[in-house]
Amino acid sequence: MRARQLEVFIAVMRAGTVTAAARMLNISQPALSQILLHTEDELGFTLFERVKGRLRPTPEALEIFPDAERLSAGLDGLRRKTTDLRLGRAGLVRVAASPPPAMAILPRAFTRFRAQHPNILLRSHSAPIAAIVDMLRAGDASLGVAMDDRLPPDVEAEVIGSIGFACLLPTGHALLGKAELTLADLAGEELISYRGNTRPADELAHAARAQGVALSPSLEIDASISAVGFVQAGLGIALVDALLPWQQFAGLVVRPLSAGPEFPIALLASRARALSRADEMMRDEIRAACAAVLGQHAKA
Amino acid sequence: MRARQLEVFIAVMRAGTVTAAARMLNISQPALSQILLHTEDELGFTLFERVKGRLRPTPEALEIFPDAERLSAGLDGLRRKTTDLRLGRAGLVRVAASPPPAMAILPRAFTRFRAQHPNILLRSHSAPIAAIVDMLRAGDASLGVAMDDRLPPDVEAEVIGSIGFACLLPTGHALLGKAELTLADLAGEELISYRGNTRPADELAHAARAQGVALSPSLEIDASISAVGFVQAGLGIALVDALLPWQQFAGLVVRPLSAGPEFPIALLASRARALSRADEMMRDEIRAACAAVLGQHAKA
DNA sequence: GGGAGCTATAAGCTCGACCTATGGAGCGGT
DNA sequence: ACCGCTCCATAGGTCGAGCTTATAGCTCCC
Repeated sequence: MRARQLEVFIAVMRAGTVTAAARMLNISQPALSQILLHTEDELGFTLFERVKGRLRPTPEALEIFPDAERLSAGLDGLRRKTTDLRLGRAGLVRVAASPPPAMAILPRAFTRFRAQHPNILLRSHSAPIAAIVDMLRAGDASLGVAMDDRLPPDVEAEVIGSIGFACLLPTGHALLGKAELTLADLAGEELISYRGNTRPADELAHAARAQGVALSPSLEIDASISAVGFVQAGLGIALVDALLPWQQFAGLVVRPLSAGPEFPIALLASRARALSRADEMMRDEIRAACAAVLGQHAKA
Repeated sequence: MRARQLEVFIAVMRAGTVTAAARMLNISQPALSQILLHTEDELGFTLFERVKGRLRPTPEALEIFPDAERLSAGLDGLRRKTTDLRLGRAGLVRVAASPPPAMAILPRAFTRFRAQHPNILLRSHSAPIAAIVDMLRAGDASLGVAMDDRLPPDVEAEVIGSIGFACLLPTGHALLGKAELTLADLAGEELISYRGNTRPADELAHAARAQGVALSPSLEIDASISAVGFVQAGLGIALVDALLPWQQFAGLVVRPLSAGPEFPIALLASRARALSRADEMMRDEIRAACAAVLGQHAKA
């Protein structure tokens, strides 16, 4: 039984006559009549009794009608789903990102994406870089955003921008008078920064050495956002990425670090998996959102 | 999306390559390749990424695969149903049941049904519970009878009675003197019963523990009816459901087990499928037959 | 470099699905 | 009885889906 035969059978059952069923399906009456007769021939039993030029469903027709209706509805549903997929109106986009881009870039990207594709489910995972790579490999996320571009060969990394460092000062700190800080300003201060053997820690150390300054954090953190509480408690000055919207935290003041190293901002995807159309549209939005956020930073 | 395209898509997803899928469907590789390409053209998005001469499903393909499988299985079920209908003039009622109800309940239900509806074909399938569930899902049976009421959510289970355990003794056994046995009587005997990690085995073990008796079958069986041969051979005492008409087997004697657990007797149907009128009439007959059989047990 | 294994393309066939035009049966009104 | 209306079936022809065999191109492995 072909899908078309199913539709014709259902239309005749619902409409009661061949002519009305043909109108329902927007085809000619003889065409529908042919399909119906041919279907009965293939099935080996009649679906309708012809009595005085009219049709009456046989018990066999009544028997298979519920199944036919259910299947036909399922096929219609699948057709709708595929057209939604073609237009990028259905699906699920999962993005894994480290906390800074997750808080600074994804909200803007998701807002614009949602405005254009309200029926696509969005999911954001905030995770450290190693977890992001694992999720991309496992297919638990199709896109990633991280502040590192040195990644395993099976992960494709596209650098979409870069951002410098910021200094987070407790309120009332002596250095607040300066609008911009340098590494030299920080010599001798209690420092909160990334733990050793990570990329930002190495770059900071390298830059400090180049400028003849000795820096050694007295409090090491893993994710920049965890610095907030320590700075608020007056434990020192945090030297972290400038991407996170630090201004929104009370009890600390932000000052950019001049002449410091830069973080790359990378858009990640697994080379082993293809992106869906929805993923690709989200990727475009993330690129645009990143550019917009960096533009705001440059202006400020 | 035509039915054939659905089949081709599923075959390629399952087989992994076009060539293997073509073998599965018994058509040539170019034919299947054409259908697949044409399907992608019609859908407007690609289902498989061609990389190094191999296929890899896109996220869209993964998204629609479950629906496609469900629909295709439904179509297959309908095709089977129509061929069944061709052979049976006025309808067909198919009941899948585990062996005990199939032998104890269905004969009576079928007898009364046949008397009232002589033109409806009847078919009984004796099968283990997992196969019954599969048949209900696929539409290969519309009703099921099993001795378990813990079933998947897409299967409707109506408990229509319950039955205890019976002990099957070899002729000449010492315990024959008792008209009724308890779990304590069986301690130390060679036992034949359900294998571990099945529901009846667990319930027996639980009841034995509650009564302070240690029971451990030395011969494990899957379906109770297979105990007959072992008891006849003198391998021990079987502890099985009391529903099967054990009396009709020569070479063994039945004694009820008192204070033991009970099996539920459940009438099953797929929630996803409507019952035909004939199915509903058969369901009524099965309920009545079950009540009658259980009534005989109570009297005896 | 050559063979094995895979996918895609080409040319040609059959048949299902559609069209328009027409035949023929039942039914009610005059 | 005849006419007109409504309904289903048949005839003849077009188009495309689905299939075949033959063949070409790509990748991997020995």
